[in-house]
Amino acid sequence: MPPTTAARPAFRTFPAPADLPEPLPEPTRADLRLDVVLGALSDPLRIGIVRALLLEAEAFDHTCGWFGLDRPKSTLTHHFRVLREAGLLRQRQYGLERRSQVRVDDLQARFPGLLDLIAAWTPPEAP
Amino acid sequence: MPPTTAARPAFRTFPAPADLPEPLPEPTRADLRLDVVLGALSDPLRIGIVRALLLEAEAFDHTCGWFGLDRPKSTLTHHFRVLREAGLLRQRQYGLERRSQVRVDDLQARFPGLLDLIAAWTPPEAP
DNA sequence: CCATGTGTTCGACTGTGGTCGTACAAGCAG
DNA sequence: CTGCTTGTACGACCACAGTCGAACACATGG
Repeated sequence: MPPTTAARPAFRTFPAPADLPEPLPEPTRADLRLDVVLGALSDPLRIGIVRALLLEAEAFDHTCGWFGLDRPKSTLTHHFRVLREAGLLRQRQYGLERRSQVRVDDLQARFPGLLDLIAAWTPPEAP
Repeated sequence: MPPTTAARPAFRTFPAPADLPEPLPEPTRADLRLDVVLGALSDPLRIGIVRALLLEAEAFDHTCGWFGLDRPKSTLTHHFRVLREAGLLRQRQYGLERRSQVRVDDLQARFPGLLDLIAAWTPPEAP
């Protein structure tokens, strides 16, 4: 298939290790709604999480503790669930820990350019 | 200045009639914050307003009543103010009526691709 | 002057979202 | 089993957003 936008810096998608646990419940690609996605991204902490996953991810996916967020665990659970239910993140349970990754393919297909906007975001109050 | 993205379907920007009233207070282009903009677009009614202005605008700008929104006037005032304070709309007072337009240039410069996403949005529950 | 049309401001109600503490569940190490 | 770690679940609190009615401000047309 011909690349529609050839020179774009595609975000890395890592192949699945083939013995993955099932993802937690999430909306289908066809069920993604732009208003819901944008609402999930309207919180600086949440858009920061997605941006960090897009830019600094070196492995397949990451646990909640991988981000340097000094918030109580229940708060993080809340924000990660909002991101997953909006369709931005896919989460899998690896024994003890729950790992998250950005649904790059689905988001590029439904909302082309959105991930580039997220990657270009900068946190407020950062002089 | 060379156009950075040449082949994009640019949204129409209408030249100012030169005797325009001053715009209502709005954030500077440099003060636009992506999280705030996305938060303003997270409401279906509001993203619908911006989309309608992008797609169906045939004149320079439009009054609140131009949209077929059957909500009380105070509700519309609220939503248009949110869009203006987020930096999505520019509003001018023309005697009786207040007209709105999308800040196409500023948004394309700060968040390239965002307007295309908005234009591609479709309202929910529309079978 | 008075009526009409456009839009704001104020106050109120209601629902929801962000934040957090505490308690609890599950996997793993000793 | 006992602890340790990772994360959820539940409930509470507080602030803010969405909604609306009523009253007001303003320009225009009779």
